[in-house]
Amino acid sequence: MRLDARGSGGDVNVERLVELLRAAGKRITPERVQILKIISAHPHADAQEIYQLACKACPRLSLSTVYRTANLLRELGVAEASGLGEGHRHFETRSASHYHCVCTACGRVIEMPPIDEVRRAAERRGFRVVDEAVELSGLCSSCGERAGRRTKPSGARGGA
Amino acid sequence: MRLDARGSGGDVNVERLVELLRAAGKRITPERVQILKIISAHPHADAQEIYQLACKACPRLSLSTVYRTANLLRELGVAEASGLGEGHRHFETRSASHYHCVCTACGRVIEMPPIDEVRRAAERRGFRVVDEAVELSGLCSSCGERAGRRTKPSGARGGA
DNA sequence: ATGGCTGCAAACACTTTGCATCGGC
DNA sequence: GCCGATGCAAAGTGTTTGCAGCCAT
Repeated sequence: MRLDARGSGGDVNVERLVELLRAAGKRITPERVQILKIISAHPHADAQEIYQLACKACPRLSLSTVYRTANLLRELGVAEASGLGEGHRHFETRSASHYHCVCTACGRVIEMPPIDEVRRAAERRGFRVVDEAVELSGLCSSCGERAGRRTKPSGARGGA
Repeated sequence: MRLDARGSGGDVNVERLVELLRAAGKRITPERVQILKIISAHPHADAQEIYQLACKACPRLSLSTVYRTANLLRELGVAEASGLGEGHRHFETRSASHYHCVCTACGRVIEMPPIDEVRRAAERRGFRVVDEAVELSGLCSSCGERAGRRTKPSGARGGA
């Protein structure tokens, strides 16, 4: 799993989110800042992942706070939940593209650029689009090659 | 919520599913047939809905059977689960388009035709597409008009 | 100092599973 | 008749909530 822009301390995106919290009259706590950092760096994390990562910097953090913060962000419209086909929800920041391919073998998420035609097809039906999510499942290029003509990878659980 | 093609008794689609079960060496029980009917007529139902509807014809039916059958269909590749943004999963038959708009006000699901460009964008990135799901959230035409210039509907819970 | 935020644990909702019985093949 | 399928209830997950204390404002 690719990790990047983590622990830099000066994330522009995090600043933006903090500002949003402040504007909404919410308090800026270390727990929240930490969770915002994680969510910024991992646009497709689930509650457990956020919790585990945030714990490293905030040992007293509790799972409830992760859920509460995630829901708060959802209320503020900066993140949203989506079941990526598994039994639990993943959170993603609204700034990130919602067009992605999820590899059923390694769990990797590949982002795609938005495709106007999708939105237009909806609007043509009188639908007022607020948010769009496109999710293709299949094999990423690595897993696709690996499975080229051999055993079909069936385990989709990405380990810790 | 629109209901159609329900209780006709001679669904072609149901026949097809039954045949699939038989081909897989599974037994054709009244419970399964009933659940298949429901799923055929309601491509976006969740476990509870399937259960309640199926109960009318199969009073002894249990929720476990609904889940077991749904998972069986998933294994056979004819249906799949997807969290439509709520706290639980919805099942949808694979024959149905996976391109839809979900109204956040009334819960209605509007189907759209597949858009080739989406699949191509993924394949251009070396992704081997197995399944595609497009989900736009927003307001359907009715709710959009109703909310035209008034109170923004926020309750997304669709009643029974 | 105040009231929102947190951690903890219990409560909840949804899904899965063990076991005895039933019924499709 | 055999073995898979079912119903029931209990166990498992993932998520939410009540409460007392803490800390950002």
